[in-house]
Amino acid sequence: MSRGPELIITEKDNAARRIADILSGETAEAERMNGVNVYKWGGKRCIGLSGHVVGVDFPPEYNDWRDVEPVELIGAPVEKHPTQENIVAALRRLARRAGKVTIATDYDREGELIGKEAYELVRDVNEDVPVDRVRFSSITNREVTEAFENPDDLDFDLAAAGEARQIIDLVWGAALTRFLSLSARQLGNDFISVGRVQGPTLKLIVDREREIDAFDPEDYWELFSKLTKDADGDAESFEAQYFYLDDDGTEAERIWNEEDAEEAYQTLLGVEAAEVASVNRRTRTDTPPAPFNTTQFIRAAGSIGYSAQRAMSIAEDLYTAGYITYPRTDNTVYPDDLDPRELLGAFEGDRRFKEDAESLLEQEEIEPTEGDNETTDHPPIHPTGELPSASDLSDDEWDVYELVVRRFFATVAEDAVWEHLRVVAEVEGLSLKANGKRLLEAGYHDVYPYFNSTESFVPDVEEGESLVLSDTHLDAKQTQPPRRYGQSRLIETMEQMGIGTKATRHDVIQKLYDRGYIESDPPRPTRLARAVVEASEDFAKLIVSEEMTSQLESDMLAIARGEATLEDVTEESKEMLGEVFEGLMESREELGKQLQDSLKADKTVGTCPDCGGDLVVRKSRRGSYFIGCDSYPDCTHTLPLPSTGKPLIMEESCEEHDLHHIKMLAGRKTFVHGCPLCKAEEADEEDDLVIGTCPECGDEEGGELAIKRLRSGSRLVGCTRYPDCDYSLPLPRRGDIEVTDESCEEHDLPELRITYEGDREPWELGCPICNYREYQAQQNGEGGSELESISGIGAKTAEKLKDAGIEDVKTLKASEPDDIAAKVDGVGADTVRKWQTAAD
DNA sequence: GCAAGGTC
Repeated sequence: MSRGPELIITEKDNAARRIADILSGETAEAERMNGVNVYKWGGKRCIGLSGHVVGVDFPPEYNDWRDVEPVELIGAPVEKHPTQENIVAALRRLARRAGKVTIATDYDREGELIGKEAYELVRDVNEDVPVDRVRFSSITNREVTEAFENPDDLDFDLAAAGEARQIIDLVWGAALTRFLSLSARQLGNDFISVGRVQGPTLKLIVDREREIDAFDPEDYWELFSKLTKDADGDAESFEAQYFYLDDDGTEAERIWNEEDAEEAYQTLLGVEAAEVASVNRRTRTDTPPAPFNTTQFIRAAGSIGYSAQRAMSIAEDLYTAGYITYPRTDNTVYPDDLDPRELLGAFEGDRRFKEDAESLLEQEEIEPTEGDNETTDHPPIHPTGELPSASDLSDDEWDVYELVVRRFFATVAEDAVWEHLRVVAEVEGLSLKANGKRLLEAGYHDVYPYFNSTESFVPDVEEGESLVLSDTHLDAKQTQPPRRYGQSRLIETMEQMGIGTKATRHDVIQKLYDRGYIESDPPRPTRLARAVVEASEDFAKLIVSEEMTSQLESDMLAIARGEATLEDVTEESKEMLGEVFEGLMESREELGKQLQDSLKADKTVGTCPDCGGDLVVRKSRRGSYFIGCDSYPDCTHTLPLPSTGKPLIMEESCEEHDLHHIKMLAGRKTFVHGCPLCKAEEADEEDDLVIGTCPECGDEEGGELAIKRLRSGSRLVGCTRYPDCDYSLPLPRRGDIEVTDESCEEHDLPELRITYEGDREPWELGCPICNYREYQAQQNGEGGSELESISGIGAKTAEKLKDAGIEDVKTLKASEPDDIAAKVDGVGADTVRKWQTAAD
């Protein structure tokens, strides 16, 4: 049998291209197969997958949520099927004629599994081809060349460990998700999900909210004075704070008793000087931060205003463009072959970084910092040394790119040195202290301005020196509840707990938003989230516990070591899930009701003033939100909501109407709408100017057409019975609307005029219905008559003019207005004059 | 339509 070409399989296209370049000495050429890049040189082919190209799922007969009892999923078979058809097809084609296959997926557990998936696809079409596995921790000439010189075998045990995780996650996640959704009758888009990672993450947020709810603030006082050193006429002042030693002998600033606070305050008010009792000076070195892994990168990007999602998405783009290394990594130790001097050199040629790069290169020795985590998958995130030109990046991309560059700079920069100066002064047995901070050596802060390096001033004083005491003030304060987790804190905590991965943690948080479990930023849990966590705590504790992951990790380790099998581990896990279901099924009804009640509470704005029912946020058929009574159709009370954004019910409520305030979430355009009833009343008073009868429901329901201003600022002519009737006509965004005395005889509506500030001529918009028809005709390209281009002439009027022998604008302008008025029904001479001016 | 994990 003749040996076919060697096939190399990587985890992603990017890696395929770089490996092909290295192995071929940059001679590899890319060709497309099924829309997938294949790199080709000599007798070799290299193809990149897209992570997992096959996925696990239940057979199709288990697809219907209502037909299959969730508990049945525990015993259901789990199948693998291709999820990336085109890649799988290309891989099969290449594998069929390959003489040798080398798996070069990422060097981690999931990479081993992805490698095994590729192996199985290869085996399906080619039973005998030898398959090797190569491992390297960064795609550099040396590592890749060495790896290909010393190929190894696939580690099937390690891959099986990954498969066990897939199966356990699917079975627990799907069975419990379906159970909760069915018991609360939440099918379709609004299903209720739980899983091994989202569960504990959600519990983290809910637990913090419970602490906040249970928090009982305590009063305390803090006491401050100004101390002034009179240095030869140059007065130097600083603020000092009163402190005392508590029962344990530790220093305390907070005074918990009002009388004590008042007494100390009065004492200080009565004195004019204090004596310096001690001066302590020490220097502290402030070492530069470690290289970026994903979590620390997200945290730093968060501090300059980027959400976790956004930061990762920008990093992904910068990586694809070749400016930074792979953004999904746990590693905080640069690989040996990263030469900091060489990389710094790349920035010497760039105006924006030149100065900093040069100053760093002047150091005699460059020793990059290291973090605690050293892994084999990818290097820490750092710039590649390929520089974008100014126009290549958007502002946001530049911000993030600069952050990555400067973080690299910081990791090869020198320590900073601070001088701390602590002064204690005493008067009448009371102690005051002040802490000064001065940056002696800026070190890495010079190249990495993202950390706070603010100094606080305390002058040089000596023991025994007398200082002027003034401006004493006593501040009454309260202890604060614990703070909610921000997105980056959440991701850091998940990392510490060992749940999720560098590539998924930010997605998990996004998922919690999408599922209606959390709202706002920092995230706040909904009632539904509390109910789901409570239900899980009662019946399926494991799914909201981080122990499920640590247990799984140790099971996976056992499989990888060959001490346990995939079957052992998955069977045991399924047994546990079976026990969980016994408790769940007993309490199905009760549990479903609790979930439903919370869902309702999440939507409830307050009590209906008409019938005492609940006012809830609803979605109209057109997809817009409004507030309606829960006892509809018996009660039809409604309140409008702005058309932009998704409504969020705030904690705060309106004193007058006792309705919760509403915030409209719309990214950067998010705004607080306030009390929906107050808003509706304001809108009724100020803006709704009735101009006629609604053509859609006026006869039957008495709806009227009014000029309305929406909270978004746009205006329209709409029915007063909205949202029961949603007849509406658009109005221009700019200009003031004026209602003229003229009216359209066809539609019995006043003609409108739009006036503008400054010199701009007003626009005679005419009857809003005619105007809209005209606009639609233009949009549909129906053209109609040329006359319809004149505002105020709709299709019908144009038709009538045509009948009277006026077919175009020219004839209209040449005709006598009175003549036309006489010939055309329902058209006055004044109207014709207006058309004539409009035609100019 | 479920999970979590890759990648885009």
